[in-house]
Amino acid sequence: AVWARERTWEVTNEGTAPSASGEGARAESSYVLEMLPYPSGEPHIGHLKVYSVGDAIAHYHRRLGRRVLHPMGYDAFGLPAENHAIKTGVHPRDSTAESIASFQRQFRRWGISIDWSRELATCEPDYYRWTQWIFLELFHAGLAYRKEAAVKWCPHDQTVLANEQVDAEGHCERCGALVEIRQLEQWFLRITDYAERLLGDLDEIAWPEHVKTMQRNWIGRSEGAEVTFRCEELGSDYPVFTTRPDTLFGATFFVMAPEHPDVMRLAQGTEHERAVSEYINQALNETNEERGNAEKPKTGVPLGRTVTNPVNGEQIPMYVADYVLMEYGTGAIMAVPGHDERDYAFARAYDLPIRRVIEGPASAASEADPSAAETTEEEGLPYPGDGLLVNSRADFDGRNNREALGAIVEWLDREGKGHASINYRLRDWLVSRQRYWGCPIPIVYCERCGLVPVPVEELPVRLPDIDDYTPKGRSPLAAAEDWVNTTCPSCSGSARRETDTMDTFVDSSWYFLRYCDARNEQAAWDPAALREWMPVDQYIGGVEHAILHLLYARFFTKALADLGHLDFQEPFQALFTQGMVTKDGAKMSKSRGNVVSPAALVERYGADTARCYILFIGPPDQDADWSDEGMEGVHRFLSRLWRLVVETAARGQGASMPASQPLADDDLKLMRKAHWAIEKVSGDLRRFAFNTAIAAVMELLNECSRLRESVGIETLRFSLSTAASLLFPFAPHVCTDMYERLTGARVWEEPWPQADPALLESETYELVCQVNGKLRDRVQAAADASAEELKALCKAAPNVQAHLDGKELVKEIVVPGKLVNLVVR
RNA sequence: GCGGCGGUGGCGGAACGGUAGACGCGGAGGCCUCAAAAGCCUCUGUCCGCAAGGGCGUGUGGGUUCGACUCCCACCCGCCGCACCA
Repeated sequence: AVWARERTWEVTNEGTAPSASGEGARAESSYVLEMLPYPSGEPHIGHLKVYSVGDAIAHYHRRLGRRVLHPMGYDAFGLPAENHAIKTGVHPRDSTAESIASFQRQFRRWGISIDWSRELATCEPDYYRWTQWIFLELFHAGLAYRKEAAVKWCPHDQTVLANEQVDAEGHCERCGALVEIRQLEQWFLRITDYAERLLGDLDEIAWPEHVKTMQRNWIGRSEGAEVTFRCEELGSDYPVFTTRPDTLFGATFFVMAPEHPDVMRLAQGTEHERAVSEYINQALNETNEERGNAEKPKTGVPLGRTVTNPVNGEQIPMYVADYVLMEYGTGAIMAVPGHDERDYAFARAYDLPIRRVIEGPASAASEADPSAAETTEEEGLPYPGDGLLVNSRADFDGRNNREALGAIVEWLDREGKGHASINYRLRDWLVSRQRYWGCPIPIVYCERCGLVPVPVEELPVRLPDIDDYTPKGRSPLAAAEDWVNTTCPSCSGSARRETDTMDTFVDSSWYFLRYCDARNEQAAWDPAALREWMPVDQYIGGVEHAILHLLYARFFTKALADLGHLDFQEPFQALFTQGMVTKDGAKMSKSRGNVVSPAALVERYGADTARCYILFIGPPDQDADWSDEGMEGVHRFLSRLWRLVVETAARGQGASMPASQPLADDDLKLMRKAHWAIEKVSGDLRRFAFNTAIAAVMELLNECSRLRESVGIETLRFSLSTAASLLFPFAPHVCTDMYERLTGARVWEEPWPQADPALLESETYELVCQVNGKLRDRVQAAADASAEELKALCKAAPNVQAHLDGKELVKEIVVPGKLVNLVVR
């Protein structure tokens, strides 16, 4: 109630607002952000986990004296709300609003320290107005364009999907239906222009290595060459991309993807025309799942044409085969069966020549045994490894293939037959969706002017209300005639609106910018606001967004920076990815009936217990299995702490420290434990080790309990208030109460405790005594004892003597402060 | 196939190259109670031993080191991502 009334977690933009006090050192700022939730139903256990992690970090940063921006919003457009609408007739806006209300209630209940003044939902016109503005900025820069393409189409959701939304087996990420390929005109964003920078800048950010690796793999950069093969009969050139120009002399045939636009033209008039046509139809009707299987036998048909291998003038036959993919490279390949497994399999199946152009170990072996050489011409093939070039060209033969590779590309370049090239796996981002509940694309189609962007002053293009959400293969918006029919902004003639909406990933690709200046009605943001907060210092979310959201957001940031709207290149300086919470080893789901509801949990145990347990369960970046017993344990811990605090507070309140000087015995022992805990929790918070941080406070409580009768009231009060202070980022409510009972002060206004170095050390320690590396005894040693003294102590230890008996001492290792190891023979 | 991450008690998990198993759960015994719940106390890797103590123990096999859960090499298993990417 106090935090809500006093708006404790709100921060102002000092860069834009007239500064209140004028001078004075401005506190360091910190932007702590968790991925915004998709509001569907109620928050689940995964939400409890991210926001518990993020809130702990936000609190820690605040108490280190930083001004912390910690906002919240909702990724509110999207398919589930629309599918729900189709089923129930409830407007997506209503079901979404209901869900948002439920999220808001829970977040308040959990006590997450959110700056509510910056709250946003991506489905609000105040927000999507600027999503549309960004789209137009990209459009004007040539980064948003329309293109007809073979696209992924989900027959169930009746919409086009991004490559990223189709799983490895070719299923729709959302509904699981088998995806089809359709030729359609769609909107794309030119993310491929940024492939190199998206790859290179990964080195600049503090992200988990596995996330960077996933992005690198997704971008899929390959260095090689583009080489042109010419079909003389038709007079057309076919470039291919290859990472192995060193094997060009081993190319014995040429293969095109079934989708390649020239395939039918090539086969026309040949004896193979009919077979080619049948093969293409069959291939295109195959599902991705069937086609993508690398294990299945290679198939294909000849085109009845040849191309010229530019390096030796040889005429090599052309084929169409479905193992060549249209979406990678140029949709055509040179086939080198001697040094590529797939080409080899195809050559064996269709009895095509296989030529060795690199000496591998096997061929070297057959040289040693000349009798075998003749019969085993192909032995050791396909050979994908490195070696000396053979059967190539006089000036390349005998050279190492890797060393010659560059020379071959240079030679091709000089001859005008090819050039060095870099190819990426990344495709442009398909952003249009034939769905209702999304951000309208601000474009109109005019009979006279063609495609015309809606002027910025007319934004937002509002999403109209409709009655029928059922997908019919075109956007449901097309039925809203009043809305669709409009006038051309350019010629005022009649025009029709674009009826597709944007992929929801567009909405979430810039929300972190809007938080910095969420109430700005004149612009998406004031650059001064961004200068104050961006980039995000700590971003937190699930690994499931390792590729999609995180790549798109980086792309938007770079594109907007190029357009002069931002002056930084990366949105998220540091990233933390939290693991999943499972139940009995399985993902929680309604169908399994193993869902643990945060609301019920909080109802029963309170938010503090729920938050602490979810952090105590294990390292937060790893998956963790839910256990009701573990939860009880954390609840017992908080109860025990609270009871001891209440009992102690009843003996008087005060903020004073115990007299530091003649501390003795148990008082000193407990003070040391408290300062040890400060040091431990601070370090653990810096490395996201919340589980061990909470364990350290447990240890401190255990020590307080043990020594409660034998220490002074001030020592006990200090130790317990320290425990409350350290635990506050994880259990804010009970810690606030405890801290106030003990000290009368508000814990969130207190600076983070500092460990006293003097109390982190003691004058004696337990010296570990080893013989031959095995622990044999422990003795008390003075902190300042010399190496000689330590050796003597060790040798004097009774159990050490027993193991030294009658043996020759060959070496003595002394690690001051730790151990002595005596090596005997 | 390629890339990444992981493998430690009955369980979740701790351990800058230096006492393996912190902390919690579970279990055993005890105290309190008429009884229970709650709470409190002790023990709890494993084998031998009354004990003192000792042997064995961090997926497997080697190596480096006075000393390895930790570093290196080769494997096995599990999870995740990508995958006919030319």
